[in-house]
This record gives sequence, structure tokens and C-alpha cells, in this order.
Amino acid sequence: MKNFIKKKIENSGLRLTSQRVKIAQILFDGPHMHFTAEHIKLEVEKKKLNISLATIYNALRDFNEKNLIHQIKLESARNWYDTCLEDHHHFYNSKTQQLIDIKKNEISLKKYPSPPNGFKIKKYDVIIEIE
Amino acid sequence: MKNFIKKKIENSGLRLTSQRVKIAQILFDGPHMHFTAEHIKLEVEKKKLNISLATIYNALRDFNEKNLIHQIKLESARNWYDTCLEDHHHFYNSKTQQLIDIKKNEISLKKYPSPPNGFKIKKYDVIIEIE
DNA sequence: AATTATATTAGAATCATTCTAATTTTTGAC
DNA sequence: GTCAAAAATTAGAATGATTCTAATATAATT
Repeated sequence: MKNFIKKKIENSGLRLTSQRVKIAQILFDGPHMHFTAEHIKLEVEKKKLNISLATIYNALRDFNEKNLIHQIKLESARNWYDTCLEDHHHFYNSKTQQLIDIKKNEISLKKYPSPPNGFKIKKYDVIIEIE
Repeated sequence: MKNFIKKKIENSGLRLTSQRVKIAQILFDGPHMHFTAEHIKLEVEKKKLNISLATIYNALRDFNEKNLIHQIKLESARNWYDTCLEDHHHFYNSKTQQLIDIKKNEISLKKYPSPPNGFKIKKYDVIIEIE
């Protein structure tokens, strides 16, 4: 058991539960990954971890809320997530449903438009669709 | 009946049907608009146009395919469309579910990242979430 | 140890969208 | 114009990702 994974969860303010630890291991015990709830469900089944689908959805929602992962907003019906928290953007191949990272310095905006009065920019996403 | 609306549909290569004309009138007989299938459904009901929901979905899909309108890819479950075909981007207020245009020259990218080998850029969308 | 707060769970519910298959309309050949 | 073929419309069922419900289990606090 990698200790940094438990630390990650505890430091975020979330309670340490066996299901969250098991899901976090799938997410963080390796290189950065792009994934959906479905991917995690398949991995949980493959490893016979016996975690309900509802818990997988709850864990991803909570991890995203606590900034352990980031949700990526795509046109697809599915929610995608990214374990890489660095500021970056994505190529999206809608045919193969593949996400490819674009480094931040490859793409920054020339200038930021000012948001309407009373609002501030929460974040911006650049999705470049390729084919 | 505005003739340019019928022309729009015919020129696109789509067959002229009464349902498509009625839907196109909602979309194009006025200033540019952002909308979802639900908005059109409500307008169709209000005007008692008797067009089935399936046809509304089919028409929006076809209009988008033929470039009479553009689909905007958002995080929301709903598909949004835009009657403005000019190259531009959007502020999205996820609380109020409002879309606000950003003029093209307000935001262009400093440089385009090169797509992975064998691919070309189909389009890019910049969605700036505000709150 | 008892109490309260939070998590997990199976299964039902939701909701936008797509599909199905029957019917109707449009188009093009004659 | 008539008729066959192609395409569009339709009601309602199906889909599929996600959320909700409400019962049970686990964690934290007193």
C-alpha cells in the first residue's frame, strides 16, 4: 500500500474509507491518466474490488470537488477526468474517444476577454477536435 | 412567410418540409440565438405547431450537419446550438445556464499546437466558465 | 460504549437523446 | 399527372450516463 495515496485522501479533507483508497490506487498508482466512470468500473471489476457503481460515481465527484482530479468538459455524454492537475488543454478525437494532452505553453490565449459585469472567470477550457 | 428561410433549407440540400420550415422560422426569424432542443420544443408548443419531439431533434441534427446552425459543446448534459455561424467563442454561466458570445478577435490563440501525426484540426472551442 | 455524522449500496428514477417501425410526404421517372 | 422509390415524420419504446432513495454499514466524537 502506497502511503502517499492515503495522505492524498486525508489531506483533502475526505474520510479515509477502503473504497476511496482502492479507487485512488487505480487513479494515482501510475502515470497520469484520462478516464471516465466506466473505465474505473471496469478496472474495479477486473480486480474484483467489489465497489458499487454508485460509490465509484460518488468518489469521482468527491475527488473532483477536492481537487484530487479534474473533470474535463467534453461534448460527449460521458464525464471525463484527468489525474494531471497542471494547467493544460486537450486534443479530443471524437471518433476514437481519445484525449491527448496539449502543454499549457503550446496554446495560451493572446488576451483574455473581460467577463460580463459582476462575474469572474472560473476557468477556461480549450478543446481542439481532431480527425 | 419569409422566403430566405425556405431558401436556406433548400440551398443546404435538405428537403423542404413544413416542419423544417416552421422550426427554421423559430430559429432565423429574428436576432441570433443560443438554444437547446428543449427551447424549441417549448416554442413549438406555445405556437401550437404540432411538431413531434423526434422531428425537432432530427431537424436540429440535420441543420447542424448542413451548417445552418452550429452545435456548441458544453459540459452540460444538454446540447446547445447557435444560429450565429461566425467564428467566435462563449462565456458559459453554469449556474444560470446562460451563454454569452465572445467575439473572435477577443480571444484568438497565440499559436496552434500541431495535432498528432495523421490528424488535422477540425475545430477548436474555447469555453470560459464564469461565476 | 454510545451517539452522531458520513459512506456505501442495490436498485429505482431521471432525463436528454436515439431508435424502431409504421405512416406520410416528397421526389423523380415515365 | 401518376406511380414507385426515397426520405421525413411520428408515437412511443429503448438507451445510457448519472443521480436519487432509503436502508445498512462504517467512521468520528462524546
